Amino acid sequence: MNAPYIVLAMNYWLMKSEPAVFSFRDLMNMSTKGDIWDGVRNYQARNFMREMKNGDRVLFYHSNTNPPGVAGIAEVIGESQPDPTQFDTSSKYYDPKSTREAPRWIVVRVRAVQELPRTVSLYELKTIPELEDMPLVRKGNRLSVMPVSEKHAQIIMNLAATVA
DNA sequence: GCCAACGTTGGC
DNA sequence: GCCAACGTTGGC
Repeated sequence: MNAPYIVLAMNYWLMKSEPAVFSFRDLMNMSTKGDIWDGVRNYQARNFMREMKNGDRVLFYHSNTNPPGVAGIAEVIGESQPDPTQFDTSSKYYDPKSTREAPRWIVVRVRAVQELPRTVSLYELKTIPELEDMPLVRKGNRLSVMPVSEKHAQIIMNLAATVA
């Protein structure tokens, strides 16, 4: 007799945030309901967010800070839904070309899982040969949401567990 | 603050 | 569809 079971495909992603605007600590300080990831206005990033499934892990990356790097692990707890800021005329993310019937932009909901023992800097990531094919470490990559292979994610999390 | 890289816009 | 102009990202 076959027992029903579920195959859990755990996917990893990386999402960038400027800590001066919203840091990993800020996410940790939210309730267990986490927060919606709003304001993404890049089609490629949006398309990746559409693919996110509940339970997926997110490497929370601090950009535009010194040093930039991966600060924590988050979890997707709410899949694609319209980004409310696109309809808000008072928001900097307001998009006059978007309609409620055909929203352009979406959010996912995430919550903090754990702060890494230490932030793994971009500088350090660039020194790891196994990560050289990771888009993040390539020059000129501005994409704020991108998939990360499980292998790369594990390397980064293992690095965080070691002394720099 | 600088600026390279990249995405978007809009005239043609 | 091309591409110049412009705006943004984000490392440094």
